[in-house]
Amino acid sequence: MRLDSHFYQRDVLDVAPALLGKTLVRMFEKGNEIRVTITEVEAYRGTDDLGCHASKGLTQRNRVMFSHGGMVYVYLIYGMYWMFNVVTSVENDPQAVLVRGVTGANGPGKLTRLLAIDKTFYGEDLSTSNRIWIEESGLKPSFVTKPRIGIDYAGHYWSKVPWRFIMNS
DNA sequence: GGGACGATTGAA
DNA sequence: TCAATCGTCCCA
Repeated sequence: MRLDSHFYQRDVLDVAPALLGKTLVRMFEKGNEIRVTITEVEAYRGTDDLGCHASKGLTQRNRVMFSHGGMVYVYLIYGMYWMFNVVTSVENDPQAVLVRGVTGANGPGKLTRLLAIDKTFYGEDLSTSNRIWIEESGLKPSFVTKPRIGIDYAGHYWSKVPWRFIMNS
């Protein structure tokens, strides 16, 4: 069963670990689909979080983070990789979950390539989209937490907050 | 208008 | 350890 908008409209620190074990579905034309399990995520939480894009205020790139939970935030990194994020919380509380790993693809750049996710998914609504959504799986996996990756610039505190959630396999 | 850099990856 | 590769952001 598809997760509805209420699932996403909670604090990112609740939604991020809750996404572990859920099924990410990518539907293509002709009815072909790819179904994977989310195995690793990171939480980015509001304007105070110096690792979060929203810490620089509202910009053209991050504006969807200021929308309500359930929207897709996609952006290009290093000129060649699309990052897939799920917006959480309510309007004007910019939070998002970066999906870093799924079954069959470890790494945020690799999973978007596997699932053919690009800039055209920016602003897509996971509760209504006919080409991407997330489903309940019944799994309640245990997990470990670690500091987030690749944000050393965020300073001693924010670069070490254990907001990376990794499912135990 | 220009320059520095990034929530990465894969090869050397 | 390091190059690939380009949109975004910040300063002028």
